[in-house]
Amino acid sequence: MKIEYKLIKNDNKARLGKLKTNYGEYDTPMFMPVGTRATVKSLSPDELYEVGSGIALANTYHLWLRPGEDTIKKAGGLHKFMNYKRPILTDSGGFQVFSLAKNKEKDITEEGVHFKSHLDGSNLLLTPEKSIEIQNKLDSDIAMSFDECPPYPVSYEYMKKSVERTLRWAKRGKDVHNNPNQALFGIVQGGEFTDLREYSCKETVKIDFDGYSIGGTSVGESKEVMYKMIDDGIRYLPVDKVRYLMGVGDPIDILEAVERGIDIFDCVLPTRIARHGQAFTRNGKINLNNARFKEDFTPVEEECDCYACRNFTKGYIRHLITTKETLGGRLLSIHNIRFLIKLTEEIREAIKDDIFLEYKEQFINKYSK
RNA sequence: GCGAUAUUGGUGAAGUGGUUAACACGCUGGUUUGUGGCACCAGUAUGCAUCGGUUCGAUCCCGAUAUAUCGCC
Repeated sequence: MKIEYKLIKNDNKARLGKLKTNYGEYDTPMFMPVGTRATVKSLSPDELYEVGSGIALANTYHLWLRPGEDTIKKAGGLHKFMNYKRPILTDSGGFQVFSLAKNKEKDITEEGVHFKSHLDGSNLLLTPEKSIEIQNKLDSDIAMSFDECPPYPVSYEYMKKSVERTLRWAKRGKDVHNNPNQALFGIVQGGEFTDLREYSCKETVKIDFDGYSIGGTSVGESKEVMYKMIDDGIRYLPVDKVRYLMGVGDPIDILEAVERGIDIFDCVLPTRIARHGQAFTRNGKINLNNARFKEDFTPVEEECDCYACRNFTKGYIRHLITTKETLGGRLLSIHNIRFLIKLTEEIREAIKDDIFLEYKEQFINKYSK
């Protein structure tokens, strides 16, 4: 089986849904933690289950370089390799086009993208076919199309060419995709240009994927532009397929995106800021490095049910962070992932009760106070 | 008691007779959105042991004092 999305109900545009996968059923909206190198940094699979993680991400580019897709295939696939017993989505390496291919004109060609390996500087070429082939071998549950994620801003002319090329890449990827247990998602691009988003979306849907993502957001544009990018693409997506907003995980952005009809999210934010000493709370983000927490012997959040909040104080976690002890980032990662997953749980309840907008307003009021 | 050397921020220190005293760490904030790297950015000594002197101008030169270290009686 691939993947099945069932829309349970709407609350305005917000959607409550169910996603059937090879590894169980999950409710949406859902937040997916990012485990680029086949591990959500510092957390064990058991800890992920405990915070309520469903689908987890891994990255094609990184696993291609190390340990190599053939090694993972020999290990029995990504699930066995990393011992994660829930669904896995692999990103295509498309985002690395954005971060690694510095000279867009030269490095991005019709054939694919030329990278310099961040490990040894060797010249590499990742193509749509190669990306899908690697993902087929990794045996993730969801593979992503290989796309170009252009920075912001770029000219209309550049974006138009990029969108068209990404569409050709999407077709090429789909043509070689041959893992019957793996879903393949298409990615809508188009930057902030309404007509290009519409074009990208309609053409991507024509190719017919198992799910669709909105890509190219959160690359430097303002919040208003980002929300418009979502609106501009999502209206042309089929209601019976899951909708994934790539790379977004700020709590307020999640709420804004759910309001616009997004079902799933992924983001490095909870784990990255955790390693830098920061924690999400209902009252906004806090920085445990701040001196005011030195002798604060209360949990990060009194009402949070995560392992970190049930067992440790801000003063202790601050001590771990300032002394660069690894447990500090680990505890905050557990908390931050739990925070976003709990947020999606509450969002689902709110949609169920037709009070999503009230819930959103109340959350944001408290969070941004 | 005599002599030598030293004294620069919270710490380790660089430095120069002439605008805002380098750098590092620490400290205080901030940033982070499909993780190249896990880090990045900003602020942080109105003062160079103290008191005098020379000089247009002294953290830098001179003297005294204090403290520290080393050596000698």
